[in-house]
Amino acid sequence: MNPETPSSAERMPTIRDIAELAGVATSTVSRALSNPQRVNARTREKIERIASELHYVPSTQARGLSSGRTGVIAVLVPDITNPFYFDIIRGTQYQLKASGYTQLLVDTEEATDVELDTLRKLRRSTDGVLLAASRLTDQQLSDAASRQPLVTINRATAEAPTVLIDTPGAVVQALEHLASFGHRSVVYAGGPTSSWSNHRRWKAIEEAAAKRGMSATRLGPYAPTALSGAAAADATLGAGATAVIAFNDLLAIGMLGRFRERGVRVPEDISIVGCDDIFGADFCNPPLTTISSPIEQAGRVAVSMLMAQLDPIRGGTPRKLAVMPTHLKIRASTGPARA
Amino acid sequence: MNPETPSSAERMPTIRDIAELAGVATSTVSRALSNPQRVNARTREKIERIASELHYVPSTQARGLSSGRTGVIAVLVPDITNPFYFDIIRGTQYQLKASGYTQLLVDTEEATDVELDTLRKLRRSTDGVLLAASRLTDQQLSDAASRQPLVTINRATAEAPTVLIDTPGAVVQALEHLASFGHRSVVYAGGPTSSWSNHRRWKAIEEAAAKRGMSATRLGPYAPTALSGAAAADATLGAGATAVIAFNDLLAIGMLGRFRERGVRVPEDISIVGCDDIFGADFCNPPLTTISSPIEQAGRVAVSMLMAQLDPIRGGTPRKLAVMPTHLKIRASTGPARA
DNA sequence: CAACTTTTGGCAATCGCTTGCCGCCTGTTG
DNA sequence: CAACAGGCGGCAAGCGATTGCCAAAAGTTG
Repeated sequence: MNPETPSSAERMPTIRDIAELAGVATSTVSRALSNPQRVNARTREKIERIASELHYVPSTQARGLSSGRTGVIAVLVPDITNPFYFDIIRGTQYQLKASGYTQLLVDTEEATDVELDTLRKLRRSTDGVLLAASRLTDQQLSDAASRQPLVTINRATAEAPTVLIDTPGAVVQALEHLASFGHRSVVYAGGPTSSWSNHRRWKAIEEAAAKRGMSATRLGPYAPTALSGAAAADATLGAGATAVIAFNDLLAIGMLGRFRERGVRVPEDISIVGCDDIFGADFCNPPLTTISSPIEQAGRVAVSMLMAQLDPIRGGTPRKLAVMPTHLKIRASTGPARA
Repeated sequence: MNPETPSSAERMPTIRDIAELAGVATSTVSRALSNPQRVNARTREKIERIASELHYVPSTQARGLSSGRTGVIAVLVPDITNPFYFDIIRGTQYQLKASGYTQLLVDTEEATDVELDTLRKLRRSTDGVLLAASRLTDQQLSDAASRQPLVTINRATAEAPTVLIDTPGAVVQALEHLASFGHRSVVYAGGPTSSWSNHRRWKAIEEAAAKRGMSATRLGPYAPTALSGAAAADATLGAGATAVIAFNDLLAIGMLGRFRERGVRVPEDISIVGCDDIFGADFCNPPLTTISSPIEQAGRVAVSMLMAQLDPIRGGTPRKLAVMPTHLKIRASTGPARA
């Protein structure tokens, strides 16, 4: 069966090799290695010694096959190249490693069907899934959650534990900030229609604006990339706005570039507020006023919620919802409204 | 054995279920699904129909165990949060998916021992490894290459196929560019000592500078992060340089910030050239003149070289070395030397 | 139509590890 | 000293696929 491994390499040691050398049964080796307190200390030490001498590495395949656990957690993000997810990925990577899991990163390409398909395939080969900014419908999401342990990030569901970033909270701050600069109306450069947080942000803006007598206009949808920034910038200019809040920093940075191209000064002619405080928001020109949140921590929290779900005993009370705090980071892209 | 899966979920279908429904043996199902031309068309269609009705998903675990192939390729990068690797990751992700492989992303934390340890563990559970900017010694690297299919990126080895980015080539361009602006000496803000490309870049600079009668000074080592930029900037100022080439853009961007803090104007007081042309290099302030290369493509090429290694028959001539072209992207961070 | 080659599908042995169940050997207890 | 409880280790049955080997069926050929 096992064909000669491409890269030569002598056969890797198995628990059987260890068992033979130690003069015990394979079951004892297995237990010594993955259930230490189940075997006598002397036996265990001997087995451990032999195992390390042989450079033994357990086969995750075999282990998974017989135990039903894979030790793998998948992290699904809509777009690997979006720096926002970098921070999430970093957080999950870190925390998963600490919990002894391996991270499987998948880019779902902002596509619902890729996401759905991936989820289905992963059901077999992972112990759980972290779903960042899912593009699924509520129905699809709850189906998925019923089939496999799941935690969502930036997407609320009743069925699965969720980590939310309290952007709406900070939106209020952003509006106050803008109002204090004399802005009376604000434009929202919207993100993808299928994005749940896009709706959420717009709702928050609309509501907060109404509450303080400002007017709010929604533009878009725009793809959440720097490239789409040009279109968003032009539309914003067309709307005659003095202040704009962008769906995310990527879009905002793109808009910044377009404004510069067109000779529109920021913040003198127009103020712009981003969202996420990604890598780059602090050194673009001008540095972006944005809604900042502990994204990396969100990733870590999501992992711990998933761990709790996987092991309800040790995991303690499985929290169903975590909301990460946000705050407005004021930099140089916002200023007084022009008269 | 198989304990009740945490998230309820009825047992997943296996080839056995399909075999029963189709009235054939499991071996036939297996063949129909993974070796289609081996079974009669009618039988195959029937099996495929049943499989899809059952929402059958093969167990990668079981498949891997018996076939010896896992369908997983690991990608090791020193630091997930470095945008340079984003592009590589994106390239590998894309190409691996196209080749039917799953990408396992691992952050080795710029640490040799983590890298070594990961490599060892991965030997069992992956079909091959893509090693970006390895921190291993030549010896360790050749050991690793002899044990598992491997392709290195940005690190030359005799033992494994390699994808190199021709930074030295562009360094010459950078020096010419600087010389044309009247710069007579240049400082190199160096990267990590264990980085092979760091040595390579310095050598190229030293040599190219000598050839055109410029003087070159090396500073550092600095961690390849924006944070270390401050120290690098101060040292550069201390060295009285008029032009500096940074190990990478991250460092360069950090230096930009520090220069601004200290009231040093770029490029009037000092010119700075980065390396990699990462996300952000085009919109920082001022936009960074940098050495640009098709990083994402490097990732794709690396994957195809690995594929060729895994399947020498279909793979064609296994190229041992690919060099990605580079060019100097001139933006606003370089200008005439101050008199 | 016999002899022979292909196709096609089944049998059963793995792959490496986990785990339920059982029995032996101690040490403890009444 | 008999009875019993635990600790410790072994047996063997899987987990879900793949695949070498073989035989039956179907197709070819002279």
